[in-house]
Amino acid sequence: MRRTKAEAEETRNSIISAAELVFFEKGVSNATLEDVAKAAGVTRGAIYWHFSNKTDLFLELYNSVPMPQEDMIAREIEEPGSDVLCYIEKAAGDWLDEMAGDEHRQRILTILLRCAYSEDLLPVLQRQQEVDDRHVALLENAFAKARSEGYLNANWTPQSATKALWWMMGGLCSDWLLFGRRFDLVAEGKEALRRLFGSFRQVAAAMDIPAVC
Amino acid sequence: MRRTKAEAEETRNSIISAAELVFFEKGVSNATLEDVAKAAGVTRGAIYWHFSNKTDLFLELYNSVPMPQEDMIAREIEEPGSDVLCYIEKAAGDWLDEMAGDEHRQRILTILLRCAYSEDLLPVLQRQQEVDDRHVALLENAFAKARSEGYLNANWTPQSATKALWWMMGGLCSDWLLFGRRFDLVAEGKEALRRLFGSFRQVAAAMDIPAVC
DNA sequence: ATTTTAACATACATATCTGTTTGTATAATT
DNA sequence: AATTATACAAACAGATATGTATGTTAAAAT
Repeated sequence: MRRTKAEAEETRNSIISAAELVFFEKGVSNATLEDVAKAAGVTRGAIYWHFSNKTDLFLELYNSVPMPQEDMIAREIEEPGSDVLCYIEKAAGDWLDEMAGDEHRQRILTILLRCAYSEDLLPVLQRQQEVDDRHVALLENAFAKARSEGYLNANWTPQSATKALWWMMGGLCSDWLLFGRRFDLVAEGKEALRRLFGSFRQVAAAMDIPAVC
Repeated sequence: MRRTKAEAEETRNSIISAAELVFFEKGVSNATLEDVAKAAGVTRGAIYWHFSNKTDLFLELYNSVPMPQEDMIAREIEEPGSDVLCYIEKAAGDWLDEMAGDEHRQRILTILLRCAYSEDLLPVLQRQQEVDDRHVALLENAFAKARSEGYLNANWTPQSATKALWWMMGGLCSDWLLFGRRFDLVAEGKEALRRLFGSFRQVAAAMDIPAVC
């Protein structure tokens, strides 16, 4: 029974939504298109009409999620004068807020973290990696500005601060996403951020770090 | 053709070794037992003789890898008097050394990070999580001792220092393992550790961290 | 020296999952 | 109003993975 164009778009969206849930629950490679179809209340015929195969569906699912505004940090680097570290910390905190509030992004990131990289969905992972690389580059620029304006203390370089922040955020989110969200992401995350940025800012009494203990 | 007991043990081990490689390359759920058998130079018959199914094989693979000596930190907490933070930092650095040098553990951890948690291999993930929890508890004890002996500065609590270290190590290793080992884990990891522990030790000039910027 | 049994290889039966094809009802087009 | 193309459902065919059953050989056991 032929549907109107709007209705067809609806079923397409419902398929994508169902795929998100099913992929999240069973993993991409364990999930079958029959599972997705059942969850969407259609048959596999509908899926094959709108998408060419499972990989394509996964790609479209990935594309359907509006990914974080990367220019947030970029814009705030332009902002002249005021303490850049505060902006970076705020940006990181905002990221946590968004993550905690957006179940779609939680599921998508969980799926991406868990999915074994088979060759077919390699483009997705590569794209994700490019996004990450741009983020890191932006952070380094921001920290470099902080350094040049005297906000970053001598114990840290822009690169090392970037990595420390990046890895802490990554570990934090992985821990939260992969292990059943057992703690308050925003509260604990922001506390960790406050302490880490405290050590970025803090004027050291003893400037030199001993290489060995 | 019936083999001697030692030979049978050999083929069992070769199956496990092959499974490690195949699971690592294709992901657990994408890998077929035929793949594993071919990689091990046997038929599926041998696999079904030694293991009951793929999940069991994966579990035995996980068990076959001697997991890190957890008591390392524990023992070093007992060591009285000297700077506990140095011991923790050294323990973390040693962990990185071992990880970088042990390809088995690299593959196992990569597999664990990537495998979608289907119900059957949930016991493995739970056990891994228990190991993690014990590690965290040990770290907290160690940092508490550091705090009580005056080595941990006022900006950090034992809990927050534990989490910062834990998440940084987790993010570091995930980044390295999942994204093709694009950097020098030991060098960059230890540098990050040195800076982070520097901020643990560092006597703050301004003791209070501003809540808002 | 037989017999038994362990350690597999081989063959088979079954169950999915996939991709395609065909059918069909209805919206859109003319 | 008749035709056409769309948006699917249903049926089909092929491949693939799994688990089991059976066969086979040589090591142990008797």
